[in-house]
Amino acid sequence: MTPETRIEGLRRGARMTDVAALAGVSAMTVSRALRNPDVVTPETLQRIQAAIRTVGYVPNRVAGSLSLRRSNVMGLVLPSLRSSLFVETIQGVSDALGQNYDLMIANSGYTHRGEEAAVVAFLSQRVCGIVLHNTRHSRRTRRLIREMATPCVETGNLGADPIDMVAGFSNVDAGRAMTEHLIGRGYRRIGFVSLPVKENDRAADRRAGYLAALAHHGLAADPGLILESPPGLAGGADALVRLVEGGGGVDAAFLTGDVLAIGAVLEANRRGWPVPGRIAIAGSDDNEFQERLSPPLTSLRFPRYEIGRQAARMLTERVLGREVGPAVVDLGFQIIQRAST
Amino acid sequence: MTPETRIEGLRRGARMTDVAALAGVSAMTVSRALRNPDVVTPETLQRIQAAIRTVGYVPNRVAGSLSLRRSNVMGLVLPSLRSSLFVETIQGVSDALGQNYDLMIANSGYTHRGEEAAVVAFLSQRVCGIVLHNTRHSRRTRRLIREMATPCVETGNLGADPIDMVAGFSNVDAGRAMTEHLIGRGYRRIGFVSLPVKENDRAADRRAGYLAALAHHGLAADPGLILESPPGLAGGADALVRLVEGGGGVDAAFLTGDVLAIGAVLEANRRGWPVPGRIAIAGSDDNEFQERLSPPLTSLRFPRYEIGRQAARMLTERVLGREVGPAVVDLGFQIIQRAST
DNA sequence: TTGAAAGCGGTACCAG
DNA sequence: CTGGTACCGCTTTCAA
Repeated sequence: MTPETRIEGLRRGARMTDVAALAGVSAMTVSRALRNPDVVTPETLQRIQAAIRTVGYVPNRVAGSLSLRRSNVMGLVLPSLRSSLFVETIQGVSDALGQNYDLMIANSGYTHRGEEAAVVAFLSQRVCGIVLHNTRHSRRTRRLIREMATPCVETGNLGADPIDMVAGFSNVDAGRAMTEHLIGRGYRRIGFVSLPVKENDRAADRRAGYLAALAHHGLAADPGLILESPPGLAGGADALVRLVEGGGGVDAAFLTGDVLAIGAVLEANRRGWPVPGRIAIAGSDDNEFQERLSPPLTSLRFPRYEIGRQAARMLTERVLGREVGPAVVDLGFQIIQRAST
Repeated sequence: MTPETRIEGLRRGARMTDVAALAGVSAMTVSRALRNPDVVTPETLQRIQAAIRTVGYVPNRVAGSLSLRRSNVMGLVLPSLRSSLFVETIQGVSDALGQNYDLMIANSGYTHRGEEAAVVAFLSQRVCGIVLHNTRHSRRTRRLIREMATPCVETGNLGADPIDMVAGFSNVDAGRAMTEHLIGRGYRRIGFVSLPVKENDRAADRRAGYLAALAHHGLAADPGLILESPPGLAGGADALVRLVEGGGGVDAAFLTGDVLAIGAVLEANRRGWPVPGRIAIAGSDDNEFQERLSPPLTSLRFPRYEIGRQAARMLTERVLGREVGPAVVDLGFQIIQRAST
């Protein structure tokens, strides 16, 4: 590193008054020129713009936000940033926010404590809106957001008693729909594998939907066919083996959560079990890899990108003072039928 | 939505003076109690903490940042948030920042214009540090960051002339190392497939490394074996077919970028071409799926998580005024040898 | 159309 | 250990 490349430690950017002085006007006029150019004489506008360029002025939004008592920053809290699951949502939020808002992201580490910390941090930054993942939150989280009167959208699972607004889909419906789908294709001994349902309302809801569908068709729910699994490809592989070799006469399996279904298909391939000949396999959270598996995987597709967009849109509408339509928006889901079932 | 669930539009949180009044002290004492509790009488500390709880006080960092002339927010600019490639880096940055800093994320949409906009937004927020992806940026981006004297780490490709600091690895070395690896395993007609090298310095660097390795071993570079491909599984599939059916006598292929290599393996499977029997295949950006392919894919592993961590660490050190060691940190890469070569 | 003054909600500095 | 005062940089309000 040569000396020139080292950044001088102290000089911060120019202030609005510097620009004003150079342009021979007051700070107020510069302020107006920036946010309401029409109200300033074209000629002074020119001078101001020139001054801005020569001093390299970058507006200070911290000061602006303090003065306006509102920021242009939205906060997004996710369980983890590591999972590619949430990337779609981030992009959706980011796209819908556009150039007018900035985005802060924090991860909760899947804990209420972590979520609370993130929410407090965002509230301290006086974000103008918060997007929360899922609809289960600590009492303090809910209370804080309400007390600060910060617009909030919960995304993902549709749940009762929203803090403010919700954009997502019903996991009960999703679980039911996929099970109906399997029944409709003639399967009768259908296994259900999910992440542990304790502390996971999505998994619990999907399982509830699965059970509802079975009941609706007069099929008995066999506890031996309802499994919980740790996340990861290996978890899905293990679950598949347990189902097939468990003697329950299973003919189909719906694995939902993480990459469980992919792990199951890969394991079936490894063991030479034909899919769906030996067992049909359905998954969730459709993606390019599931589409390219052999056989391609029947899967639930959740509108994660759209959920992010919708959430951001609801927030910006609210910030602009417009009435947001219904506070709970169901974006639905799709069943993608492929060769694995 | 019942009336009670609607958030009251106006009331913002309590201010520090509210807390002070309730606790019977001055605002300054509250301020101290918050950031330097030891310097306050335990008894008054108690009263202040009680007051904070009863009024539901959440500190206003916007005001704090303005007063301190520095924020606790870091900015991260990525080409896209959609690609799971960058998730690791985000998590690394997030982990290293911990509870003491907040994180803002923006995407450039792969354009200089977009990157500039993101940088200006961050600079407006007076972030205390910026992480930029890669080492190619517009002149204005470079100038702005330097003029605002904002600490900056560029991540990914090691390049010349850093804005400030760099954390990453050498793509030239990576391209060379994988090519050497293939040569070492006895392959001689080695194809190279990447995204278009124009406007993509990583691809260009890896190709340069590939060519250097060939030259070093006295192997001729056959233009027919050097391909560019659009991103996506289909791109990799096409490239593989072009190589194998192109009559160049190819015996190995190094596909680098996006999911090119995965697409190639899946296509080879589909056509019944044994890998590495008919052609050996190597990829980059190792991940769980490459590991689980059949055959498992030999691949370059880049330390994306570590890069994020290191970048954030350099930034926080700089903010704390500590001398950061070398301004350019090479985190290297690994070659993961598997059955596909 | 432009400017002066008074905050926004904290924090540094110095006095007590 | 605690409090008063003067800002931080911008915007609102009200005059000119």
